[in-house]
Amino acid sequence: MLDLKALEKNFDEIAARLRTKGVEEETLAKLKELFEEYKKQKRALEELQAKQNSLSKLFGQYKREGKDINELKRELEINKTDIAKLQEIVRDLEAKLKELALTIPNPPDPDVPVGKDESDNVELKRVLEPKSFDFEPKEHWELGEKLGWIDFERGVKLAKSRFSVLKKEAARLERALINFMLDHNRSYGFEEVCVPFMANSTTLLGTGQLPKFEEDLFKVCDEDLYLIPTAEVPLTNLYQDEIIKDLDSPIKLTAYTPCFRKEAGSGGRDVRGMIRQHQFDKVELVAITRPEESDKVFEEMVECASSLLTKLGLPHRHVMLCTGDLGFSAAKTIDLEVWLPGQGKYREISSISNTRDFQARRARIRFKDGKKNRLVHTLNGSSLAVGRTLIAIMENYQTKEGHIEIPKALEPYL
RNA sequence: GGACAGGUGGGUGAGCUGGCUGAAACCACCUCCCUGCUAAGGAGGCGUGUCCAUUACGGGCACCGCGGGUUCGAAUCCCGCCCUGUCCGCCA
Repeated sequence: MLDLKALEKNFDEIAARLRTKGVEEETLAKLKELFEEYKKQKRALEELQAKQNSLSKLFGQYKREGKDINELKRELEINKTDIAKLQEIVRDLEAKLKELALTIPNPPDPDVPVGKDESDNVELKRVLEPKSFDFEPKEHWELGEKLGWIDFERGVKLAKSRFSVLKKEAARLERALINFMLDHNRSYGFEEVCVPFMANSTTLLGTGQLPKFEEDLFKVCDEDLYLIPTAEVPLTNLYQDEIIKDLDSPIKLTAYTPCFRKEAGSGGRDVRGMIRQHQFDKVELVAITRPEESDKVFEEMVECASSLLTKLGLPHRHVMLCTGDLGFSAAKTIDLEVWLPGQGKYREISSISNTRDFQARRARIRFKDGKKNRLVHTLNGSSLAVGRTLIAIMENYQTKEGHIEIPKALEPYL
């Protein structure tokens, strides 16, 4: 959630930054007004409550002393109804305030390039040259079906479209990649954890998937539970509602989980193949840091994910997302895009974001800084979407005969 | 899923015949004193959020699993939900 006090103080500046993310200034003005009205009414309410408390104390005292309490009682009763009325107003204002505030995205960092959509993203650098093929490289679905590695039909039969089944070497490769990534991340100081694949609504609210993006989530019926769309959700919320005592060095976590997404808004994009599935495996990185350290850790995370691709010999590029393409919770994001020779395109395979204190405020994650409690910064990044990595290996390591070579780095894992 | 017990501050744990309890005590932790040494003793501090004040001291409100209710007043009484423990059932 954005900092309402900051909005009150630096309205113009924050409004300007949020405008680049598509938020109308009117909305923010409304929010600010609501906040001020809420504070005003809340203060009035607290005054009445203070009165009630002190008179109630008197009431007890009078009774003990055997004094007449009728008049006092009448006054208390009147005050009580006043409190109830005001309470109703304050409760209503608070609900409206929350409802609105929780749907406002995180303002972009000032150094994020301003832009409308992905066409305005800025390429930062390329790593590894795409190799040239002396034949027409195929797309992964063609390879996958020919080799019997990917069974799209039966995935659909078992569940629905956008589900698939991995077979043969692909099934083993998927598992090998997960282990390879987790080991790699551990060498970067990320502690491996194993988390639930479902989360409740409070948890989803903490990282920003709720309340605005419920239509992207699979909900468990009759339960306050959702399938996680990313391990960022459980990992970041591990510290929900906590005050971390000793945050001298950042908390760095990594986990493998499947991810579940409805892909509600994706229309007919990437219907073919395994790029966009309702369920996919991902190894995730999450860091919880002091605010001063988040920029440094952000760079580390980008480096950690990028070097994974390099180890696998996969050509890729770093792309800084522009303001318009930034996710809801992110203040800054670098995407890693891997080269897919079959498609002849770079495609997103990792996304590393600094959310600053946006999620920390929602999830109430603080740390002790001397005597004070301050909000942490939270960061998350895919240390590669596993399915897309598999695709990238298939397309980049295919031979003329239609075989797939295995990257050297993976050999110990197979 | 059924039965019973219980959910209090970092921990253990009082309070639960309603007001003097935002909460005893102990432990942990922090500061200081003493101490020539990683001990013992002594003094004090030590929940969260928010608002007001701000030169400083400070003060108000809310929070004793969550949400309602009764009452002038609730950690304390009532209702619902969630969670934990134990026993039973079921099961990887």
